[in-house]
Amino acid sequence: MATVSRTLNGMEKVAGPTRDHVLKIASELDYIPHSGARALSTRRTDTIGVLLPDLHGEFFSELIRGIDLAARARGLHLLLSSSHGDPAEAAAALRAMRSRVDSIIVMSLQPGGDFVPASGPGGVPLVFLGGGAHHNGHPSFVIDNYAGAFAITEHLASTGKRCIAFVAGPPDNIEAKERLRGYRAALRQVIGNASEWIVPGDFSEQSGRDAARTIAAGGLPDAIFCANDMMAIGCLEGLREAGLSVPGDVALAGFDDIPITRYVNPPLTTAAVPIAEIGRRALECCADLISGRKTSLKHKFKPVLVKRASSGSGTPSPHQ
Amino acid sequence: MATVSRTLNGMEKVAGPTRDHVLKIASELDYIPHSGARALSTRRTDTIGVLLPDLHGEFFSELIRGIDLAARARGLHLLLSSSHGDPAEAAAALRAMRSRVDSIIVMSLQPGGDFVPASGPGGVPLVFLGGGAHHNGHPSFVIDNYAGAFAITEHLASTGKRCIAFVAGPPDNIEAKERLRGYRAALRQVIGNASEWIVPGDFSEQSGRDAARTIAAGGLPDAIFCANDMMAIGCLEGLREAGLSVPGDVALAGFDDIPITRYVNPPLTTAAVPIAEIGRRALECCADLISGRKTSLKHKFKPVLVKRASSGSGTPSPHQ
DNA sequence: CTTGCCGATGTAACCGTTTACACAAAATCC
DNA sequence: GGATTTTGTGTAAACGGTTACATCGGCAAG
Repeated sequence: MATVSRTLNGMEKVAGPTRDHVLKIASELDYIPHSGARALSTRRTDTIGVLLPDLHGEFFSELIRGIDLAARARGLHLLLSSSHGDPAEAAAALRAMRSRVDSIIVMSLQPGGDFVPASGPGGVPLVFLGGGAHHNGHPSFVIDNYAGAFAITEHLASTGKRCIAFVAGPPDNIEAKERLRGYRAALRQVIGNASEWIVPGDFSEQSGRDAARTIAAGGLPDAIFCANDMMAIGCLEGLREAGLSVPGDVALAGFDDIPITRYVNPPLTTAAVPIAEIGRRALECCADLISGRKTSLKHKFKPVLVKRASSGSGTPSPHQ
Repeated sequence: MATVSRTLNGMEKVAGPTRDHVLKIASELDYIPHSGARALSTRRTDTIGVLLPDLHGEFFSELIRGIDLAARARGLHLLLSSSHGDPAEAAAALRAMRSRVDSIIVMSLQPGGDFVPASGPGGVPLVFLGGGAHHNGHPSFVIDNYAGAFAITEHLASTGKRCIAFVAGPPDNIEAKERLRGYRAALRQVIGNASEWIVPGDFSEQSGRDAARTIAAGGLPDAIFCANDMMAIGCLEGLREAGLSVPGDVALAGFDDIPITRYVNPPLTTAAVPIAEIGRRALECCADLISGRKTSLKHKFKPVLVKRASSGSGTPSPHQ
């Protein structure tokens, strides 16, 4: 019994013929160790939990793809759970998950401090995605929204736009707030005396369309910068309905670089976030934590400016 | 010990005060049962495995969303694994998963007969998604590709198009073959003497673009039907590059109704597949199998024709 | 021919639950 | 009021692995 276990695992101290014999029988029986029993005795599950606020859209499928890639490379399994809008529900999901995994990747919309114990529940290490703030000492992976928004605004200004409107995201969303901050800072530093023009939005396509209407009614700016791509797409439609051309009458830019941006007409200038890469790195961070390695607490990813036709730059062809 | 177990589970035969006391202590200790130990003794994991060929694109994120929705409604966890291109790798993943789950949803590109044991490995029930064929007695969920393709072709014919070209999918892909069959049948039955015009493709955007070039060079048909949406989008670009307008010079239709189709210009006529719904139903099928209920073996979903501007019908506005 | 050592294998305790069964106390019956 | 049922709680044996430790040959050294 012990010899079988040793053969199938560590391979330490098992004589050649015995080893072969065990392996032969095991394969004849199509034997597979019971993971629960193994977890019971080793206190490891070889599974990473993934907790997401939602699953809609391309952002999450990219994220999961990155995580999955890294997980399979390390022989780890993935336990997925989503739709955790409010902190209470997320906390419940965290509890339900904790005895089944060795570590958890948590993506939260709000800063996690509120529902997150300083040390993960039941001791499993936690890794945070987004949400900006510090998470009680857990490592976190965040996008440099400020820098991305700054770069977009700067780019628009560099092509001669002086009056740039900003369609904001949800007021309580940290990512949205940072993007607004980047827009403001760029206006001040690059254009100097430019005045802000901020239109409310909520990251949804519809709110982008509404914003376009509001903006068109108020006298056109030189450019519109939407805090995410979905709003930019809605805005594009709204402008078209108002009979305005992009980038002819007004330039347009978004944020995220979701795949759709390449297919709309004109293709959207945006700030590209390496979503899958972040997922991969987050999982590797989990693996490090499990094996007791130290990891840096804050990982910040700077978006890359992608110039496309909607801002009057880039290639006029939709695919560059 | 037994009383604690009874309190936390079945709630049978535990006196009021005892029950309260147990619950109080449990919450004070933030006690959570060890899922491995529980699985060991109950032989249930309350987890469903999900095996996918890939994670790229919106199709899979929708599918997972549907599965997750149903899983959380039933208190089940989800173990996800993807990127199983070839059968051998899928079989390995199946083995790795089987001791950790109560049932597995397998999405395969080829018919599963080859790598799938008649009864799931280790006895866990299997449910198949796509791949068309019979799967050794396991329930399967398939899209009625034939009917969908027939409906699209019929629709194009009904708006007066006589010459309809078809951009095919990979020759060995069952879904693709069925769509081709639907196209052919509709041509025969609806138009009668129409001759087929089949252009090769592989479901990729690029192959759609190439097809457009081929078609434009060969004298324009009245309409082009692409076997999936991504090719239709590529085709649209190819036609635009060739200076042709859709639907003015030629009508265009796709298949799947991925979200992007609403945002391209003109919006794409397509056959809508209820992806999330299929995921939900597949998970419910797993739950039924686990609890020993009988389920029907073949679930077929008929796509819904979505008429948009690319075929000259539908509203000219991109969002209907 | 002992003695000691070492490498390979066997033994048994433990991981944390569930659950059949034993048991005690309380409630019901004649 | 004793026999009998009911009700609630405790005991111990699984579940299927891992691993510290005991055991057992074989071989080298004395």
